[in-house]
Amino acid sequence: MRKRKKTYSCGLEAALAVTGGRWKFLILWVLSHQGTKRFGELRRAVTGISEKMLIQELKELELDGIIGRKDFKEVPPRVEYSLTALGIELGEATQPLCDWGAKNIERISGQPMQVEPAMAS
Amino acid sequence: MRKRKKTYSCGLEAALAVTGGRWKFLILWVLSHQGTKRFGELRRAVTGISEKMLIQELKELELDGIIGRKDFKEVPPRVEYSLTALGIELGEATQPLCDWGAKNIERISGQPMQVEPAMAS
DNA sequence: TATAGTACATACCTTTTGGTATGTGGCCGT
DNA sequence: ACGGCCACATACCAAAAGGTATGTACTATA
Repeated sequence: MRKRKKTYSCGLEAALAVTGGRWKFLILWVLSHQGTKRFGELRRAVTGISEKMLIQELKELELDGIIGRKDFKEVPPRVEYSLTALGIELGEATQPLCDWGAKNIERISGQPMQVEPAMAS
Repeated sequence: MRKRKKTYSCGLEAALAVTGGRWKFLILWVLSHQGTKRFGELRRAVTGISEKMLIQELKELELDGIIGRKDFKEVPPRVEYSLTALGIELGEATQPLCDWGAKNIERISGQPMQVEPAMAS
């Protein structure tokens, strides 16, 4: 079972309980901007993530009702992941943060932002 | 020295490089909603944080230009932390996420949200 | 027969994160 | 003289996060 705090000091803390970790925001970003994806597609889209992490994060996001999982019961396996209504809202709430990052990253990293092929639309 | 990725796949990844970790968003939240605070006030305002973490996160946020530090050179020590212009923008960009969390947390945690005294405005 | 693709699961290990405890400097109150 | 206050610093340890390597079941392809 997952252990989760029972009370939160503010909405932000609650949101972070769902989106915490290094990868969840990025998975969300891909599903939000590129729509439904298969497991293998996600692995290629989220640059640098390992299979173990992807499995784990997808499972947690599903438990939290952020994404939906559709298993086609085919061989070879075919599974599709997409955002739920709740996930779509979360993606939208994340957009300003994304914009802030895009605007200010040069100032922060001292490096111009570069879009890697895998993540480019 | 801090090690930081040189390139980011999207603005979100860049923003997370600055706001990552368990506490930075919460420190930001306090400074954004409650204004300038001294070290000790912050420690009491951010429920559960240890001194070590607070020192560390404040230092990183300062290096990233999110917060400003004013040392009054008094004895006993008196230091004030506040958001820079960049930090204020970041706080605003975070607001939708905060709102999303406040709206949906019951659905997610199965528990009604509770505002603890220390964090209540 | 052998290999590759698909969506996982799992054991094992390293790295990162975070907490506790303790120390420091200098002034102030007792 | 002694402890307390304040804003740190730092050593040490525990826990969590995350990576690598390997295995599984089944089919299709060479």
